[in-house]
Amino acid sequence: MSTIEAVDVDVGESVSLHQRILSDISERILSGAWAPGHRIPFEHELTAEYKCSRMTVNKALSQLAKAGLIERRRRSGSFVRRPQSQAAVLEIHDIRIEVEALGLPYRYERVARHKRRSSAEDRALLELDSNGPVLALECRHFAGKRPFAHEQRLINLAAVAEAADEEFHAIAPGPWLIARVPWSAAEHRIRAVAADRHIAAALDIEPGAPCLVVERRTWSAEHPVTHVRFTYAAESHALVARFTPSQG
Amino acid sequence: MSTIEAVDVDVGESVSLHQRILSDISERILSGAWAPGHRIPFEHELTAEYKCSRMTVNKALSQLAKAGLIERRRRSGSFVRRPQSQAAVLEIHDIRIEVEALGLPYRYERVARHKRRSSAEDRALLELDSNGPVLALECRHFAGKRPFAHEQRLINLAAVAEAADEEFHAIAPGPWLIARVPWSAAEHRIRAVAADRHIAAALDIEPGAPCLVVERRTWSAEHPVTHVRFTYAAESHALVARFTPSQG
DNA sequence: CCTTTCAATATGTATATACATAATCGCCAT
DNA sequence: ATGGCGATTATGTATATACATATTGAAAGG
Repeated sequence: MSTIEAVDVDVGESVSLHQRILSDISERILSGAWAPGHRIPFEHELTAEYKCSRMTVNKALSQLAKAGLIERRRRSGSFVRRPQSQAAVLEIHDIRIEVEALGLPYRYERVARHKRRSSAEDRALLELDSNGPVLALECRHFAGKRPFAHEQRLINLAAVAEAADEEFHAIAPGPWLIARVPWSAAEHRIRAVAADRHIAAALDIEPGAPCLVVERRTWSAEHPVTHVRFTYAAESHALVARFTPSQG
Repeated sequence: MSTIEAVDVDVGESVSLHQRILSDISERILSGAWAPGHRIPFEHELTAEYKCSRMTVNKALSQLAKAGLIERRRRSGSFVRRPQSQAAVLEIHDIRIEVEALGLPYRYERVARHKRRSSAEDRALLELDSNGPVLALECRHFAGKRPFAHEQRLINLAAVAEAADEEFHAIAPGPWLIARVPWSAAEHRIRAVAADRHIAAALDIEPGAPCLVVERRTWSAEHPVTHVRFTYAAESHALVARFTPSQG
């Protein structure tokens, strides 16, 4: 989405100087005019070029440095960085949103719900220390008549006690949690697997068919909150991630 | 990786004030102490709290706003934002790096190389307008004795003319391109597929076995540069993406 | 009572200035 | 030559200040 913004032409009076310096320089870098390793003008030179104070130039360059486009070295100057590792932003939307974006009616179904002391397996998935209580959920998400995704979820009841009183018949656990728990970190693991019998039945596909699995572990202020595994039939889903060098 | 940094304790004298304000406030937000919608103190109040100038506070708050943790409203103040959509950073490393991270010896093999006028299919993959020349490559990446990934790549020779003279016997096209072409944008598409005969043979797995496919399209200053499809056998690979609210 | 107007307020952007810090260059003595 | 040392230089961080701008709340006028 921001791919568009990145090439916005300065129609240009109302833009701040800060922004102008930023986009000027990043354009010269991204167009290749200033190749990796090239030393960009010193702050005092840019000060002259843009007729502004060093503070303004400094702010812009610091931002480019934070964005990873340039590297700054004291006494030596600022240099265009060589791209390091491809980093992309993966937006993981609520499944309802994804389904509705396809123009299909969304339906949610709770298949099972168990409250129990955490087993060794639960603790491994949640990265939990104690054997406190967890809530295990199994759900299906439909796009039109077809099952779209299968959800297996564990909720750490020590972190989210209210979940024990929720049946999750009407609302899916994802949006329920988002509305209640401020998350501070999450880890996603994405892989391909063959459908086992259980998954195949739930998604109405052949056993052994390829599936995309997205597992997410979520923490809130150092406490594990939830572990969820979404399984999508191969045809139904692709994840899209975009990289755009950040412009501030 | 930055999950760790996010909770770095201020051992604290050498940290800049700027950094201290930033981490202080984001910790209060992420711990839930300041819930979404909460109005955080005005700049002049923080100025008093941290005994520093408004500029310093302003810089920190502007950064938090850019990171999406807070929303600033003139005359009203700054407010903690409600988490919008899950966004995670997916780092896509060079395959050599990934293999070596597993402690296995890396080997690269060029299977095929064709220079041709772009076909309709090539143009669709590259999002190319003209029917200019392209270079089509097929490669294999090994981890130890086992094939780890299969690579199918198209390079737009109009954008990277020098590629026409490179055989890609010794060096893989990925690192070759990274070292030469500054990319400005990339789009990744991740899905699960069943191995066809060709892929199965290349990866030494059964036809029909699930595979993880990562496709990447890369642009440099508005020109399509390359399209690449990596196929991994299901057992060999998982992608990991991490979300950490950005701290600057 | 409703609308218009105006002043107060919080943020947005920019300046000039100051001193700290890290890295490099060149001089000097060995 | 060479090794150390101080001066120079570019960036890093912070301050005080000024004015612009958007938005709110209250006063003034119809």
